[in-house]
Amino acid sequence: MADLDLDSSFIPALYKPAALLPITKHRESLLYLIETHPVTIVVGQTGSGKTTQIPQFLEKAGWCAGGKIIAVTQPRRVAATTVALRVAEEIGCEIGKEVGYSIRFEDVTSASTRIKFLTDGLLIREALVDPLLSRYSVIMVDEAHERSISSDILLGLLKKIRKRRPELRIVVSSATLQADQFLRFFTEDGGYEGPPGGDAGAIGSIISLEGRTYPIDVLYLASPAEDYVEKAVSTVFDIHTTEPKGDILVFLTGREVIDSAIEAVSERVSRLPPKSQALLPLPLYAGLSTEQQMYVFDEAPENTRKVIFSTNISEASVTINGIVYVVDCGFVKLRTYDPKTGIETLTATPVSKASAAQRAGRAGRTQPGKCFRLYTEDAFQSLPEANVPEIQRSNLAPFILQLKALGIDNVLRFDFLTPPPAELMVKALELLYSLGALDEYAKLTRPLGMRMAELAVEPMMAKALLSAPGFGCLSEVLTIAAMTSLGGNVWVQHDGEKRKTESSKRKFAAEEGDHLTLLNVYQAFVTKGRKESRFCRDNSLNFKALTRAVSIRTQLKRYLERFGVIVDESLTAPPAENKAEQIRRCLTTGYFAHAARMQPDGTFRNVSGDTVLHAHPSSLMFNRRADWVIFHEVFDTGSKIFVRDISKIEKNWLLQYAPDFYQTKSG
DNA sequence: GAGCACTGC
Repeated sequence: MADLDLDSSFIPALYKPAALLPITKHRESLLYLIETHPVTIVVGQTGSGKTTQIPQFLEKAGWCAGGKIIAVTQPRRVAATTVALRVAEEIGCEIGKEVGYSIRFEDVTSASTRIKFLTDGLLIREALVDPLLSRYSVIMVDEAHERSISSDILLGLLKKIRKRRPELRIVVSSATLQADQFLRFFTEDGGYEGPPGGDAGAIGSIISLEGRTYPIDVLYLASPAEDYVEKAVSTVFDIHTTEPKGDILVFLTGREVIDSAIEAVSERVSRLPPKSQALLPLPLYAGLSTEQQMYVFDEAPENTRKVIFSTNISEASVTINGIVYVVDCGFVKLRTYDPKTGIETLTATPVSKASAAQRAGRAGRTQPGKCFRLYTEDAFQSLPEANVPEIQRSNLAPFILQLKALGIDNVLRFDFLTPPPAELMVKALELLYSLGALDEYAKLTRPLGMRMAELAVEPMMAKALLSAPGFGCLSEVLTIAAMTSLGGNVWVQHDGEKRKTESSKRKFAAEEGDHLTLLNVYQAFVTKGRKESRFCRDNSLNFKALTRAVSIRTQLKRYLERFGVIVDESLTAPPAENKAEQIRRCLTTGYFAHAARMQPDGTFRNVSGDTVLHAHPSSLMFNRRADWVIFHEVFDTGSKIFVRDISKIEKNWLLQYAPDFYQTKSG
């Protein structure tokens, strides 16, 4: 979602004068706790004003003396920018002066900045340059209960930094009651290093701030629903025909069920009695183009009720004004990485109690609301309190690499809030070793491993990028790295334009596969599409995503230049005859572990032959012949295992560029 | 002939 400025402008709490916020009366006790304890856990409900007020209290209390900065981290870019704008407005300063923000591609801070909002991932990156984060007197980790990998790792780093910087103040803010866990983490001794933790009460403390939301009636089903899509649709009609005005937000799991729910509503709308209030169904998921997403923010026409069928994007990332009714199907799609196969599985899983509460809360932002849970109260009681943290179900290779670059050699003993399973750690170490980022003692190699850690792309692509000068195709691989970072959002499909999308895809298609096709798309975009607004629309391309690719490419290029690598962008030099081959060879140096061979039936088999892979329908190879290929990504949707962003290679390249990897595999 | 939840550097 791009336009999260929309988000902030719709949060009514932000427009309440600060003096009226419940947090104001806790000012003195908050400042006392932070003054006297290195770690303060703030349990603040929605609307408590913690994010905007705490940094201002601290600044006024003198925590910026000596030029020190107060940092507030956010899990998302939009939150960092909108909250910074709000605080700048409250203080009455220009954004970027006393109050600023810093997110990837946008550093709106200056020498006079005293309060800085930034994403947690970016603060981790700052630690590469300044390992003790010495510019900051206070670091507030906001939304820590969401348990993103970055905020988990940041908390681990802060615990370590605290031992060297006793004057540093850490504030952890959480919307739910995981406060004890956070406090215990900071007060328990990490084990092998440093003196014992001492008196827990002296180190940390918890403070609770009441929030300000409207009451929400929660209703459950008397008996379980057989089909939650059908049940969601009938519940929407029940609300529409019996409840007072107010828009409806329905949480479903994914694009497919959302589209079918919308179809079902559209069909049934015609059966509503004439002259009754109209019902307007709208989809909301990340894969929609910006214009398609905008409709949900428009006010419904006269005498019309909006019903928005959304993925989890509405749970925390996007806020829609005017929602009075929430329908919660009780499921969410969660990604889990299997370290045995290296495959990510995306499956619908029952939500946690914390998620269910968050979803219900979407109904009470502007007036009292109702939440209809499409499951029984017993089922609710049996839900887990919170989701399994991301760090326990992800491919950890990028993060292990980052920790190594931060000088944390023994990653197995890093103080994680919740340690990831050993298999995930071992798998990440094996991959990094096979790419040459780690040596046989698991130490970061230099310069290769260090440079891979600094590049903001995943390790396989980082390896390919750093190999590219040797193949004479750095400019092209830079583009491919930027384009694959978009994660399949290059194309958009407008309603009823399936064939148009397919034909424009064919226009850019390269015989050698998806990577070269992405290169063609990018080159067409920078020559025509950036100026001509019709270009993207006419070619079913995602303007916002391609613009982002330009930024990513620029940033990656800057990193490489900092390493002393010269990027030759001269268009005058005729492309080498075998350029396409050099590019595919270069990609193989990073993606050799993602290799497969096409079978006579058109499916693929991985190298060990035990897994059947299917070309994703978005890939060129979906309906073309190939022999050996490498691919960017593999994921299991429950029905099939798909590979995406596929290019043809030669089998002997695998042995040429990854001899150790394939010798070990074959014993 | 048929389809990925959401973030982030």
